[in-house]
Amino acid sequence: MPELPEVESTVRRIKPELTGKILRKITVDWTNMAPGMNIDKVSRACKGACVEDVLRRGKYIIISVVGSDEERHIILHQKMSGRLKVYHKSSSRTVYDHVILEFDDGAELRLTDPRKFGRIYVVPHYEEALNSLGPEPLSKSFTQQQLSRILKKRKGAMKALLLNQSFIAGLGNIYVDEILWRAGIHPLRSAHEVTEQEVTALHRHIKEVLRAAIKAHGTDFGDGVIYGGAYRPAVYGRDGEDCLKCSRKLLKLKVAGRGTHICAFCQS
DNA sequence: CAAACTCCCTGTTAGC
DNA sequence: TGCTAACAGGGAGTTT
Repeated sequence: MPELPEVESTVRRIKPELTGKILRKITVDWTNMAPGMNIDKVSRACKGACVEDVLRRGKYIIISVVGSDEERHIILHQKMSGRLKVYHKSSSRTVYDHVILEFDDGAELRLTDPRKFGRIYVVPHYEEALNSLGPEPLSKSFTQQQLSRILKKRKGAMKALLLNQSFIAGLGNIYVDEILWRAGIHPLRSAHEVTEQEVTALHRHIKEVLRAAIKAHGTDFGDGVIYGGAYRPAVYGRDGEDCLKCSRKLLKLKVAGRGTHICAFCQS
């Protein structure tokens, strides 16, 4: 569930809490969450390294640490059910705390994830590890011309394309539904059939929705504690309720294997 | 190459 | 009411 706005909020929250701290240990109690890694070996190699920066790329969180020998990047992904928060070691852990970064001063970054879908990678260069990601939608370089060019080359459904991280990085189910509703584009529309006028609206709403959601600290998933964001989606989770534009009933369908919320009148 | 499908997981929900 | 089965969902990997 955490998408770009939630991940951005997480990064902004934990960055000041972690910067300057000395890494002591990394533990992972479910090996699939650290694929292809010898976590004990990596933990020993990272011991004593200092957190220099915390940043976001798509839905990934990158913690850059500098040790005596080299620079490393700890990459985390929350997938659907992962929650990331800094605790003090004196607070009790839960059975869902599968990835833990311990620091010298007693602080602990815990990835709490009941479904074990979350991931941790430790790599020398994060750009290389994440090079299959598409552009950052909020960057200046993500232009309408660029968007238009890619859409023309694709015949698949708009929703599937917007969810594809190698196309644009950071969009997920909630915000894609929101963006398509605002732009008046049906999720099943073939990408290359979208008109230039619609591309203009799409480009604008991608930026507007993401900016508004970040400002609200994301969407509240009923989590309460971590994602208490105030963003209120207009279509996601509102099937059966009234469309905020035309007052007709919102529908739910399945597109690209995802629950999809639309207004059949406003989107075509 | 694009696009569709499979798998990983378990809390939640639907169905009996 | 209580149990079981189906489902959701991001993204990597695989197949068409």
